[in-house]
Amino acid sequence: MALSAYGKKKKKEEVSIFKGSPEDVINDCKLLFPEEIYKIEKPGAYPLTFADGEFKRKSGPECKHCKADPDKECRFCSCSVCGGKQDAHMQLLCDECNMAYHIYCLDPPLSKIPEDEDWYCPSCKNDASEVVKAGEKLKQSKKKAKMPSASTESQRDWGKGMACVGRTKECTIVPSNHYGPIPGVPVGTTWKFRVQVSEAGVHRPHVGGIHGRSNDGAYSLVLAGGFEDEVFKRQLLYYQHTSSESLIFLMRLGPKKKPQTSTHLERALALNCDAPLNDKDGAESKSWRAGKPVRVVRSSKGRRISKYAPEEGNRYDGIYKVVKYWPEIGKCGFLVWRYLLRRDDVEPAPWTTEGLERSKKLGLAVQYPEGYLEAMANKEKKDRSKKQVPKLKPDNQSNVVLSVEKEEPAKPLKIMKMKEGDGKEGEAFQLTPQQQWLIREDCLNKKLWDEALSSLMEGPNFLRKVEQTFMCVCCQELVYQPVTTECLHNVCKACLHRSFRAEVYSCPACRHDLGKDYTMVPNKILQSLLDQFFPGYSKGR
DNA sequence: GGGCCCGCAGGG
DNA sequence: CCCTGCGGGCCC
Repeated sequence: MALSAYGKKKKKEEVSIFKGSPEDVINDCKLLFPEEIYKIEKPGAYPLTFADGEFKRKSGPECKHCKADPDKECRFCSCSVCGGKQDAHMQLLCDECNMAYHIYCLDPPLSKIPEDEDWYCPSCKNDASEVVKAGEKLKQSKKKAKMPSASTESQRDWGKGMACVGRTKECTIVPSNHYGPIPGVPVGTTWKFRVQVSEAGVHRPHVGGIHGRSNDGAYSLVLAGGFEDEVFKRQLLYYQHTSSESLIFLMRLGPKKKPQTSTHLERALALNCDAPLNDKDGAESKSWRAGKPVRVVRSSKGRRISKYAPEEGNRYDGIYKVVKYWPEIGKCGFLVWRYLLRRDDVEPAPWTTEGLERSKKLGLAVQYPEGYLEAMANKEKKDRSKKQVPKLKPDNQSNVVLSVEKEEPAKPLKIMKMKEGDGKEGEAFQLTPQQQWLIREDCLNKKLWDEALSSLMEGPNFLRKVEQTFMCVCCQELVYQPVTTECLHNVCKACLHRSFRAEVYSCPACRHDLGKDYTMVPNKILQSLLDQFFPGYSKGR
């Protein structure tokens, strides 16, 4: 720490000339420059330097900017914030850049001169969180400084959503260059976001369709749809043509790159094939199963072109092998590498009957990041209360509506633990924590859920009960995109629409008048639960 | 609904 | 250190 030239002296190297301790210097300064002196001596003209154990005035005007005019404000030789030359004894000098700051011009302002030896101004000060402590990894402050956010003054709210988050966990049970399945991750496991897939270790790149190394091979692929052949949106074009047992993976070099040279990712995937690498003509394996295994993840974004893509999120579909790869000249004259991959996994593919059963048995449902659904539900609540003031009925309805708005303390659902058995009949139906939470959250249907939950002990019968409880009175099927009415009935949105089109504006279940302008908001929580209990039931509706 | 743009993680 | 990528959310 140092005071301005008009206060205390500074500059480490100069101080080091002094034979005493820094405290001595400070004390000396206090004696030498009591406050009164500053008032008499106009600051600015001839700054002091400290050398050979004593203070000396530099001759001539120091500041080029204000020509040491004592009446001129100057942010170079005086306070960098206000430019004022007053209160020199309250001006701190930065030990890095040597600029002066009034203690009261700082943000937050200081009430007195700090006692620390060193002081750094806001622009030179290192963030304490950036300081690398012993044993810690180096932090990337330089990198951050280069990031757009450091220079742009964009006030954009990124929503604290999933757009810009990093991993919170990392898969450590296998190395990042691990081939084959990730232990504990069954085929059919589905994650909402790519970050989660990365966290699970199934496909590590945050963005990017191939994970591989050019001198080793490819570990995993994400099939996320792609662009039509003619479209030149990106450097690489991925396109998948799938059948249940095999798929063709396409990579094309963008127009800016020279044809013939393959990127490291193309090379990586080629290395998986059980054949000597040939990046000119391609190659075919002698025994395809002997190739290196590739984990394949299908994303819901691929639905447009593949019927095997999941409805939501990213699903691990198992191990594939590269049967062969070959270059082709595409329609537009660019080189396209095609890879024929074939499934080679003992676990059934998720879309087969066998696979569906297995997923059901394992209770596989789309996994969301921790707190994600809660956040979404809260957001929805807010949006809804902003958009639509709930119609309050004068009588008994009011507390029902209130129960949506009121935050109820989370009570654990009573789940009866069943006897430790081998998982056969007689076992109670097990709800995942997420399902429990969703049920609690679906407060409009509390009564109905209570009723259904009473069948939990009856194992598979529970699902039948749920199906019964949430049957749409119109179509006599499990409700799809259910609208939970103010009279607490669940009807498919489409069915309700049909009724309204026929100019019937009442609840199909109880004839309660909903009003012509009733807004049909599907109950997403209920939908999510039903999707979990009856995977795929909404298909084709 | 499509662009924009920040961010991370990975390989070289 | 550099560059890049079939993310994802917000704004227009």
